[in-house]
Amino acid sequence: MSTKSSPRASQRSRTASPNRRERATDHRAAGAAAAPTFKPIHTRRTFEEICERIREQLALGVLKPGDKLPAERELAQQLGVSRNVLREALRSLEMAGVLRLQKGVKGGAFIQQGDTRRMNEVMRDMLSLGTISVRELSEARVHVLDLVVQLACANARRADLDALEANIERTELATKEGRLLDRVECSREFYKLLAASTGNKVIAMIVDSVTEIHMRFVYAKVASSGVAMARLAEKRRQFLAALSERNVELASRLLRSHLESVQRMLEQDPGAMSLHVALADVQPGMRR
Amino acid sequence: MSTKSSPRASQRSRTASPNRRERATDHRAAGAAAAPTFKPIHTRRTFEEICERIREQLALGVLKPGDKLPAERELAQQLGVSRNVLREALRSLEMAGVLRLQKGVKGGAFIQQGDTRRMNEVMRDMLSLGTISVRELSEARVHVLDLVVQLACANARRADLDALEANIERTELATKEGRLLDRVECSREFYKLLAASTGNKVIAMIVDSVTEIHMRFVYAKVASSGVAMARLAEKRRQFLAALSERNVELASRLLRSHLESVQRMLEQDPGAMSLHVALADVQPGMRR
DNA sequence: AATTATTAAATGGATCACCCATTCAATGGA
DNA sequence: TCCATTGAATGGGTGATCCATTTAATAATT
Repeated sequence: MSTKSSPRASQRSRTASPNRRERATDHRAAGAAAAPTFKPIHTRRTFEEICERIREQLALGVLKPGDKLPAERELAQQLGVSRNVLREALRSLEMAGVLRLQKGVKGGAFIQQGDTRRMNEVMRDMLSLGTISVRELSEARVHVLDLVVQLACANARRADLDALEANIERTELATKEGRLLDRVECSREFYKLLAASTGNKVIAMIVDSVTEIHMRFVYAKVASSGVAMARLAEKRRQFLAALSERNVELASRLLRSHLESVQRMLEQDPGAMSLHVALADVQPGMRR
Repeated sequence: MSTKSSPRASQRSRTASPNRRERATDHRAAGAAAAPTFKPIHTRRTFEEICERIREQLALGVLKPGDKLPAERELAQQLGVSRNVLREALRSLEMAGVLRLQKGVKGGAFIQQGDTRRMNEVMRDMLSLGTISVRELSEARVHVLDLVVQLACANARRADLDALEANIERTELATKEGRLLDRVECSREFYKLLAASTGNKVIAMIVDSVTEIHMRFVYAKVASSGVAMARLAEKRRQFLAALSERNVELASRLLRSHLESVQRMLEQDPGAMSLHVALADVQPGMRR
């Protein structure tokens, strides 16, 4: 308690309340024309207001990635709210991938480059909450991947194909050394690279989100049963060859058939495949 | 400074730190081989831990939609954290659509049915942040809708087709009465219904998210220029007829051609079409 | 007895005033 | 010149306190 002398602007001067919405206590002179009984859905809370305010600045282009917001204490004062409630808003925006908070002097709240992994979390929550089913997810994945193959055949660049080639080599190595779980990780990466080769980040984001979940299941299956897809690298090479030749038909057929065999693998001994096992916590190697 | 007498329980009792993770400083015996210089990405904060803990319960099925979490004061005590930081976590989960907080006795934090609109927000943020471009979004939308037509032809039920029919009637009415912006709202609904008719909520969610953004542009365009797509309802009827006959080729062709003409409409006088105008705030009629 | 006010308790919403740990630039000594 | 020290700024976190809303129990009224 050394700084008892803190020159804290101690007045506070009762400026705290004025910014509160004045409750509009429904003194509706209600008489006259029967104002039909509709109330606003629910009173807007300050943190929502703050989030929206910041998102607005973002949409307007006033705030751009890399920019820094004022320090918490200062921003709170500017907005006329307490630091705690401001932090609730910042937290939400941070979880949304919009901000990154950094400690220390020269720290602060920085606008982020968008984090595409956020969609993964949406999918995961929807699955956890039972809003979507594993079946729907798998089905969507098959269809979207089919689309990806088309686009990749049309748009994949040399660098994309090289990256896929390198990935296959890692897969071969992992297979040779018996590192099954690493191989699953390679698969995850394979689809990520494939998605990226479409040249469309929206598509890529979508594919990544459904693939991330799918791979959790594969991971859980492999980890628990020790089974592994046979001739994986070989199949990948065939697929990549078709892709390189821009042979949509063949590439599409190969991938679809592979997906089906993976699906069969997952579905044998279905009792072991629990949604909870696959979703619960972050597996090693799946870390962000 | 009236309350100088505050009997603040100043002991603080040093119970604050024990719940912190002890950094897990990667003492992994790392197989002797030169542990390369990697540090944990950043220290885990309590609110993240809390969020994860709750999500874990969700994934495990311990918590289900409709369930209520303990009251803030109690839960904070159970977790050994302050109420403030617990609230940061709850806020984040609320924004994520996982929880809903309700005031009053008998209030509390209730697990929600998943809110599929959350993906819209992700897309919006990605666009605001410049992570994805409007072009990518439009392109993805065209491709995904093509897929939707295939699936809808295969899976649409009578009820789905009826809903689309009803939507077209509303569109006709809006056209007749010159309510152009309402007609845009009808369009948004049309695609929502179309997406739903695939029978796959994952696909539907994806389509909704890209369509929601797209419709903001259309809305802004119509609102500012007063132009309107000609023969809209007529085209919709043709499309619906093809869909009803499960004629994928025709339906696909009709939709694609329509999308192209909309695109042309949006692109004329491009100067007026600002990303910011379209994204900033919620337009009337687009309210959730 | 039925209905209507009133009250009280529980709960989320918000604020204040702190303290701590981290970070980094400025400072100062070797 | 280089390295250690210091100190201020900043996010992370705490605990006490008050407010507003909601609901059930209770009392008052008809």
